[in-house]
Formats: sequence, C-alpha cells, structure tokens
Amino acid sequence: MYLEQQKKLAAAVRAFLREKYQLDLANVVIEQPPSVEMGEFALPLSFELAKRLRKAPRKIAEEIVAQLALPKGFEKLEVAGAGYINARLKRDIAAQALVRNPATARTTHEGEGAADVSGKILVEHTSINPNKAAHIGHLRNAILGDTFVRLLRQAGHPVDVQNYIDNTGAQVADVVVGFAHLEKKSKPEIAGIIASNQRFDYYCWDLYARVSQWYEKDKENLEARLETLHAIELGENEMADIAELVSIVVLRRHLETMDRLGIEYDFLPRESEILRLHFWDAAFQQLKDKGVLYLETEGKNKGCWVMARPAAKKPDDGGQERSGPDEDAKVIVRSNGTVGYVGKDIAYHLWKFGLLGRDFGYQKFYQYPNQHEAWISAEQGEPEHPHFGGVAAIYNVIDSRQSDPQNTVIEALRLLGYTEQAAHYTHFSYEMVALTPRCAMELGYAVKDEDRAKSYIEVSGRKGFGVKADDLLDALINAAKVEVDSRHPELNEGRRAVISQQIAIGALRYFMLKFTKQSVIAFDFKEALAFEGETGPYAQYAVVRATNIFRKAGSEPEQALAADVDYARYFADESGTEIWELWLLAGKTSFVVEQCIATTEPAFAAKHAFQLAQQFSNFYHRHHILNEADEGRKKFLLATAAVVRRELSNVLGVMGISVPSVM
RNA sequence: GGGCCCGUAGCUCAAUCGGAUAGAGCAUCAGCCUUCUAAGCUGAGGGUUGCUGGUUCGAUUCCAGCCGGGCCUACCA
Repeated sequence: MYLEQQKKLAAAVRAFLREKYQLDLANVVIEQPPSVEMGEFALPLSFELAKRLRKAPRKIAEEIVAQLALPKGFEKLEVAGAGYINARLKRDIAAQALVRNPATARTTHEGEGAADVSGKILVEHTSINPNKAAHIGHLRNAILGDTFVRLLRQAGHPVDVQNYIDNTGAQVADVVVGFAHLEKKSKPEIAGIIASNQRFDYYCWDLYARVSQWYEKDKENLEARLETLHAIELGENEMADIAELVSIVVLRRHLETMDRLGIEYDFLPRESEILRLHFWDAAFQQLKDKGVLYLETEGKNKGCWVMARPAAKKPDDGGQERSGPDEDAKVIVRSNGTVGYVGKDIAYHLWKFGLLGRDFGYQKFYQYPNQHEAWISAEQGEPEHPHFGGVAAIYNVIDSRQSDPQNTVIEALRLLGYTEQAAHYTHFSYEMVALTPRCAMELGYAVKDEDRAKSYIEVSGRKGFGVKADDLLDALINAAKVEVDSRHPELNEGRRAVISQQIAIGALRYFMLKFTKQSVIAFDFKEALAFEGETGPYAQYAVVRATNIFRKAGSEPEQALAADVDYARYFADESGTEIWELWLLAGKTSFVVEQCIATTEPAFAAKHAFQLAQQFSNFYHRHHILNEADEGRKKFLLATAAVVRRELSNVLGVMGISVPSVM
C-alpha cells in the first residue's frame, strides 16, 4: 500500500517537473513527515530546486502544491515548514486497499540495483569448513543468507540456495591429522566414534583445537598437514578416505543444525569436484587467452601466474614509468604449478554464471522433513537432476574479512570481459561475531589480561574458542521451555516443546538480524537469551495477542478483514489518527522488503517488525476491543488487529520466524 | 606502509541516496494485573553524535586532517 502510493507520487512529481520546469530528476526523495498528522509523505525537493530555479523554497513548494495533479488515492498536498511539500493519503481508500491486498504482495523490480534481473538469483551462504561444529559466527552468516533468500522470494525472484563445501582444504586435513597422528585411529575406528556419537562435529571441534596446539608445540608437526593435504588431493588412500568420511558426516551435522533453524539448501558444491572435474583447467585457459593472467619472470613472484590487484592504486611516482615486476600482484598459480584458492574460486564463479563450459555431476544428499532435497556435487551424478548454475545474479554471504579475494574474483570476471556478470556479483559482506571478555570467562576460557580490556575477542575455530551453534540453540530452548512450562501447564509436553522451539528460534534469528551488517556483534548470553524488549519473542507475542482477540471473540481474522467498515468515519478523529499510524506502518511491508533487497540489509526488516509489534502492543493496551460498545467501531478495531496480525506474521515469516499458537 | 570498516545515552544498538525536535532496548527509579495473557503498558532521569576544520539553506550522514579501535594485506588453504 505504502510503496505503491509512494511510487505513484514520485512518478507524478517527476512528470510535473519535466513539463513545468524542464527538469529531469533521476530520483525524487520521498520521506515521512515527523508526525502522521502532517501527512504520509514529505518531499524536501523545493530546497534542492531553490538554487536551480532561483526562487525561494517556500515559493516553489506553493507553486507545486497549487498546480500538481494529484494521483489517485491522495487527499491533498500542503506546504510545511520552510518549504517541505507534504502529501496526504485518503485514509479510508488506503485502508481498504490494504485490507484486500497484503502489503507483502510481490513487487516489480525496476532499477533496483543488483536484484534488477529477470533470471534466477543464486545466494551462497553458510559455507562452513566441514571439520568442526558450527559456531555463532556461522549462525550469523546462515541467518543473514537465509533471510535474504526469503526476502528475494517474497519479492518474486526465483532463487537457488548454495552452500559451498571446502572439503579438501587445510582445515579438514588438520582433523585428519588429529585422527591419524594424535589419536592413531583407523578409518573403521573413526566410523565407530561416529556411530556412537550424536554430535561428531563436537568431537572434531575439540580434536581440531588439539591439533592446532600440537602444531604450535613443534613447527615440524606441520609436515603432517602438508603430507595429508597432498594425500587428500591425490585420492585413493586412507587419508583421503578419512577426509571424505569426516567431511561428509560433519556436513550432515551442519545441515541438521541449520535445519533446526528452518534453513535449507538446494545445492552443495564441493571443492573436491571442482578439482576432479578440472574446472580450473577450463578457467585457466580463458584467463590466459584473454591476458588476464601473465607469467611473472622476475622478482619474488618469479615463475608464478599473477593478476594485477584490483584495488592497487599505483603510487604517483612523478610520472615515471615503474620498472621491474609488480610485486603487489596477486599470485593465482604458484611457481610449482599448483593453483591457489582464488584461482579455484574464479573457476567456480565462471560456472555460477554459466561461463565455464563444464558442469558438476549431481547426487541427492539430504532430504528435509518437508521432502525438499538438497543435492551435492559428484564426479558422476544421477542422470536426472535439477539444473544449477547459469544464473543471472549472485550474492555471496561471506564475512568482511574475505572482501579482498572476493574483489579479485570480480575483477577477474571483468577483465575476462564479463562486465554484465561482474556487475551482478554482490559480496554480501558482514562483520564477525565476537565474544565479550565476560562471556569468554563465563565459558571457562583463559582470557589474557590484554584481552580483558577489549570490548570483544574474535572467535576462533582453530583455537576451539567460541560458542557452538547447537549449544546456543539448546540453551535458548531450555530457557524458553522453563517459561512455557510455568505459563501453560495445561498443554501437553509435545506442544510445550514445539512452542519453546519456536520462541528460541525467534529469539536467535531476531538477535542475529537486529544488528546492521557492518556492526561487530559482541556476543553475550544475557542479551542473546533475552525474551523481553527488542527481541523476537516480543514480536511473536504481539501476534499471539492479536490472535487471542479473535479466539476469544469466536471469529476469524479473515471475517474482520471482509467486514463492511466505515473507515472514513473512524479514522477521522484524534484516536483515529493514532490508529491510522498503525495501519500506515503495517502497509509498509513491501516497501521494507524492497529496501532490504536494494541495500542487502535485512536489519531493516527486523527493525520494522519490532516497531510494528511495539505500536500494536500500544494499541492493544489502549483499546479494549471486545468490550467496545459501538458495534461499528468494534469492527474497525477488529480489522486493525487483523491487518497488523497478518502483516507482522508476514514480516516475521520473511525473517524465518514463525509464531506459536500460544505463548 | 597500503586497503576496508567502526567511534552516537552508563551498556548494546538505530537513524530511509544529507532533511523538520538524534530514536529504541537493556540497566536505574516511579506507577499499572477482578479486563482480549504483565514475554505487556505508562512515566522519569540519561546526548557538545571521538576531536578540528570545510562544503551546504540544512551534516550523526559528504570531504580533509588528527585521535582511538578492528579486520584484511603470505607462492597457507
């Protein structure tokens, strides 16, 4: 409702400016006045025009207000302040539109940036090394990614969700080293551990940390990693078999953990197939043919195939030609002929855009309770499979520490001449989750004096330092269960468990989404386990209360929406203005979804959900609906509750938060 | 050394391409449960938006410099 009217207003203003002043404004700024009593939209454009038209802002505003033909659904325009133009909607018409069409209805995408594509969109997230349990940092990644997927789907985009698995790297090798050198376990013995251990990823978590210590104790122990890495790449040996076993089992655990949060994947491409299907060879050929890579013949990178760094601005050395090798160039292929991580990533991204000329094999791997299948890459896959790759746009949800290599891949695409694809490649970058020193000490970690003064300490899987995802979720579920048990002893155990789970997930997902991406989350149990204030459960509770009204009334929200309500009458007075503000906020859902997509910032949705819940709680407290004597007004209040309930549920749904039946 | 990010209330965070009186939550204090559930509501206190300049009708936002903090910057993966 809000978005449609805003767009109509913008179009009308743009057309008017073109005709009247021969001005072409690319984007007309429209915001909201400080108070809804001043109208629904505010245009500060007279200030901008003042200089160009050599007139006072207020004068321009008056001219526009007098002459602009109002779009349908608008009441009037007014000049306010020093020259703002405020627009008023016809509240009753807007309300009726909202009653009929949810504000979450699909929108079109004209000029919406990277998501302005007609084809399929690929979102890659999670991508945890399959050698240890997932921790809170991985949770932020997966929740951001999954929410973005839901946002895109809400807006009508077809989306494939991928989770990249680096199953041949040093991290998996380290755990294999742990089994072979520290624990002296054979493959069957490891299989025994797996069979007897529900959370094998936890076992690996500890082992991985021990291996890291072992390396530190004696640098010569690092030899074991190299040997193991080599063996894994070679294949057909026990080390490689162990690596495969460990990575597959840990991967399955990750999928189970994420499944607890309602996060699903369509495809799991693995590095092992990128190697064995020789993706790099095809990419290398293209890169050489187009001169993106060149063979360095001098300096420290002699014998390597390198690429000039995208961000590297050559220092201004007074116009002199720099001589000698570009030491700052990025090494893609080492002098011993092996390709680095970035090279493989370039090949992988050529595949994503359908530019590689090769494809994975595909095998079914994991079935979700709702029958949805996650597929995994394979050397030789099943004959029948869905088609992945060849997409129009990609979003890689990867933390900000990876922005350098990400930019290198984008630059490689651009240099290869794939400028369109490079423009539709988005590094969805976010900051890490760290622990507060207090939290670290609570968990029993030794915190160095120098770290105690810091506001946060970086999580490290290598050191086994962090909060495991399943542990956090368990703690949240237990905390929620205590509350639910005491509030609803009349419900059976199974239902209480389901509700506790919904609340825990709501709390966790909201917590991870309420921070903007560039903010480091300093994790603290006290805040993460909160169910009051700006939290997921607070928003869920608002919906539950709205639902209770209808339950008590013995009617359905749908009836309240279909009822014949005299909106014009009840919106007219002062109390009506207050309630109108709530409707307006509820009508902003599609606007918020679009904003989240355009800025790759899901936090807007979280903030919006909270605001809507807050205003509804206020409304709920102020108006006792079922006691309302005036039947017409009662219908009006019921419709309000129904609209807010529907929109708030939808926004929460986009965030992957479901609403319990009772709380 | 170079690149990216951050600095806003006691704490954790918002602030829609620069807009009207910088807003929330937590914590503290004072109120509200015979009412559709108190996981809620109302109120109070709490701010030189790190510092100094600049651009602008208008700066938390943009630019420059400084101060403080974080991350990245290997022929590792």
